[in-house]
Amino acid sequence: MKKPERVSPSANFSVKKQSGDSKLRKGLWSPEEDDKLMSYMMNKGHGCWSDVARNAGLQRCGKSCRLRWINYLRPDLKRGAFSPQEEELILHFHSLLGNRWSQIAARLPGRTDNEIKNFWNSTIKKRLKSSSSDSSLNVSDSSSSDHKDANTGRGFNALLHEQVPIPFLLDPAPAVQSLILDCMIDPIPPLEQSGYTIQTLPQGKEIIGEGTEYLGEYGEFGEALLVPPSLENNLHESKAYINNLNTFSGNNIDNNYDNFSKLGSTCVGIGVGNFWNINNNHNGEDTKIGEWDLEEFMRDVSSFPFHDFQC
DNA sequence: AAGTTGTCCAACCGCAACATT
DNA sequence: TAATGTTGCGGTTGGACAACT
Repeated sequence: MKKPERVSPSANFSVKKQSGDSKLRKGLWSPEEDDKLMSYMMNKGHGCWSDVARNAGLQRCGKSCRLRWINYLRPDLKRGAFSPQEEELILHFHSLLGNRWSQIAARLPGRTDNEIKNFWNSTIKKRLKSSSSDSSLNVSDSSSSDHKDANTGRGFNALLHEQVPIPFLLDPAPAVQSLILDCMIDPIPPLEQSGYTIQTLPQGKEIIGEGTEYLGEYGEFGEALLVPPSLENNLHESKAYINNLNTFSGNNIDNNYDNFSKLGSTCVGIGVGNFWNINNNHNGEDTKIGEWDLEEFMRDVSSFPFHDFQC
């Protein structure tokens, strides 16, 4: 190990001399700096991060302020250890997206890319390594998986269109795998061309994040749109309502979520994540997930224009 | 008890993409 | 169009602390 440069949270910050006269702090943030940044952000919000650093009276570069805010101070951050459901989601999304930590983080509300990356590098990678050494499961580490054979043939690497294993999925048919991927990878396509299926949000599922995702009691993850109470229990009307939204832009979803918050509503979920299951049913039993089963889903999506879809 | 090694995670670095001038 | 600034990302490092010898 390199000889550590002494950096304490309360004193002895290392200082970087910039091209100008200003000296910038580096290293761990002190509580005082956190307070300054937090109160500045709460009052003004961030515009240009260099201005934030300057105006908040911090001897930090904008980049450092941005990082501190995103990874630590942001009020919507979840604290504490990852739940088993979150672990499964990370595994799932990593098998789809590889080391695209920011995209994975975007699907795990309250978690940061850094947090997920650290978690992956410390915990999951190790666990997968040991599990792969004593089983035939071929785990995917995107840093190398792009070049691996797909021994199990489970799942796809969406970006390379190459099969890589997703060992914790319930083994959906190839067409369903493809559908899942098409729905998971941004950008979200328009509803009618996408293969999204609309379902009422079953009991036991809850909206998480900013109203665009939900996590079911079985760990399944999906995107949800919300419809007015008047459309409650009417899937047809709900679908029409959602189709009338011009796009799935964040604004529309957010506005929709605002309405939901005020009025209360039936939730209409897009069935992105309803087809895989952390309980990992490999026993040939029904692949029922929550209120929905695979057969029903296959009927629902049979009309979608998917390339390799076969019923 | 003291020294060494391993682990975790906050923070930094370099780069690329994008925006602005 | 080029130069410059800003933002965001993934990889890597450094330091605190725990576990081990």
